[in-house]
Amino acid sequence: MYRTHNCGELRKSDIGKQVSLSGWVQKMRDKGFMIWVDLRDRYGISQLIFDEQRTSKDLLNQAKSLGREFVIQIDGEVIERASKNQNIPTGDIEILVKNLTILNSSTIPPFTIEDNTDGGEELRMKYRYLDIRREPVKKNLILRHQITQQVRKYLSDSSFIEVETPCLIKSTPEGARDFVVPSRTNEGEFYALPQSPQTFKQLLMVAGLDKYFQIVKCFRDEDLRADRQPEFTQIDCEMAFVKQDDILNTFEGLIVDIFKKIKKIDLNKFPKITYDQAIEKYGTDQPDIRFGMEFVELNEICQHKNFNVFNSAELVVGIAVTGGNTFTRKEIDKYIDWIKTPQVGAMGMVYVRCNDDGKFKSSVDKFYDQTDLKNIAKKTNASKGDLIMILSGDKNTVRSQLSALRLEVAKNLGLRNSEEFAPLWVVDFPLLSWNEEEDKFHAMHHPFTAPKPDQIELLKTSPGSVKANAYDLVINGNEIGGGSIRIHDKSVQEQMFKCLGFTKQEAEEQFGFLMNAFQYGAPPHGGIAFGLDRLVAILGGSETIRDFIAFPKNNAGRDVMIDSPSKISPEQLKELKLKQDL
RNA sequence: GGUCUGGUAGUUCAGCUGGUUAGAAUACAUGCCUGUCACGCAUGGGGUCGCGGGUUCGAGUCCCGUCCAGACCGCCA
Repeated sequence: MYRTHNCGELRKSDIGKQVSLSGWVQKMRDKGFMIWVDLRDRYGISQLIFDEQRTSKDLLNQAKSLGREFVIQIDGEVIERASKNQNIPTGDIEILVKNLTILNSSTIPPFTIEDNTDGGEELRMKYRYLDIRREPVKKNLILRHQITQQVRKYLSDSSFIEVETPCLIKSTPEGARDFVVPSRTNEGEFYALPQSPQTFKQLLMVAGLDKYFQIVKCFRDEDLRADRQPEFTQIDCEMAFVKQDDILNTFEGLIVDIFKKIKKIDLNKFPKITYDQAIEKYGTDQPDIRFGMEFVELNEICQHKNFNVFNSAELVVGIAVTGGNTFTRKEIDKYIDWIKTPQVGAMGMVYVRCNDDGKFKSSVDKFYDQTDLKNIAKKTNASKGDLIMILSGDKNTVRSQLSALRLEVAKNLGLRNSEEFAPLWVVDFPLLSWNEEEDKFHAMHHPFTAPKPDQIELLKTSPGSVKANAYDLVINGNEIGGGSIRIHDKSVQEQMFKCLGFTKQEAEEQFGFLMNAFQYGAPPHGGIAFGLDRLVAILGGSETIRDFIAFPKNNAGRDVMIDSPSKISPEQLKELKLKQDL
């Protein structure tokens, strides 16, 4: 028997027991007369002891030969420690070893297997199996497990059925770039990996399954970010005979349940704001509402003086930073430099200091007197000790710039606390967005999203202004989920494809199966999909999803551990009828 | 496709305005240590300064190119 107990469970009450433990050598402390070994497994650490008086010389020498990460099995007696360690659960006891078996030796690991490892990111990814031995990574994977289990339980209890949909499907031009897989049995043709099981789950609604979910891998061949991997996991859901509120209520319930069960946190009713409001107040459709600093439009107050920068701007917009007047000139200059970096791309920033004596000091005193500044302060709701930051320019550009600045300031002020959670629904997304480059409309969500019922006619006259029953769940400034009420009517779906620039033939070729299905009694339906990786990361207090994926890919989409992607043999290429140098 | 930051011992990093034999911590090895738990002490081994080119009497340091990594912009229906 390799073990009678794990390394985390022995306590004072077990003293006197003969036990067997197996695990990895975390650390050795060799005092000469005594050797302690910290034995680690998934469940914890137990201290082993070998000493001159109670241990045979051979066994002591055997213990001396151990090294870090050796896998060993021991038999021994649980004894009380002479000096206890309050920091670990097993700190009252230790195992006096009577028999030691080395199950496997280990070469010296490239980094220390400790909570605060000395290993850098790249090395940890290359030796991810060692990295996962570390408590913080292991803890993240366990958290992920708990959340998926809770999701399955909640949705199953709510009559949802988990159905698997295929991974080898059809490439379509809409949306993200597809990963493609050559078909050997169909020369010159390719499968695509799903960006999401969207059409399949809609077909399951036509099939009458009524409530579907799936925890499913999705694939998008786009560049990576800290919160984006080319393969990622969605909690994909769809329901029939529902309106928007039915979906929001159901899945708000799911999120509330997860926070309650996993984090022991009671979330309040999620606020709901429209897409337009989100853009106006926060400059983004995924606002972080853990803190204020809402946008205030200042055109009226600012555009009557001789300050041409503001006068010529489409939008003058500011935020009041509570307590921001403590920023030094140097700190403010740093923000100005920061917004001028290409990533943000602003030309400059105007600031107004709200001094404690009720006076104002701004970077544009030449153009604005105290009354003007007071009006700005009043409009932005700034009080003594605050700092108002103002940007101007083209509406869309300046909003995204100020949004970036708002987050940067909040981050530096410690307002983005990872243990605080502020979810909200953003609703009423536009159905379409205009793509300048391609000179055509794109679906904002996807081509199956239904326009609001009273706006179907608008689709013909003014498609750009049509709103959809589409919604996102945003937590702490991260898009955690999104969905919509779908089109279930063939003619509306045809109209939609037309708006997106599909010819009738193209629409038929690519999505004929769906429109065909809609002819056979498709029920009204809608759904939502959550990014599991992001959800887990947020609950784990991080925005880097890589830390919550067992074997993630690096910045360039490579798996540095198995070294993929990789070349394939000429034989494989030949078999697939793919030319090698093209 | 672009911007920024970084690449020096097994590892994490320091190395100033170019100037002697490239340092620290940690890890590793050996020895000592009668209760350690971030054990302590002593000694020791360990370097293609990412790679290629250039400037210079002299390059880890400056310049150009390139590769790799990370963050971000574009992209992500």
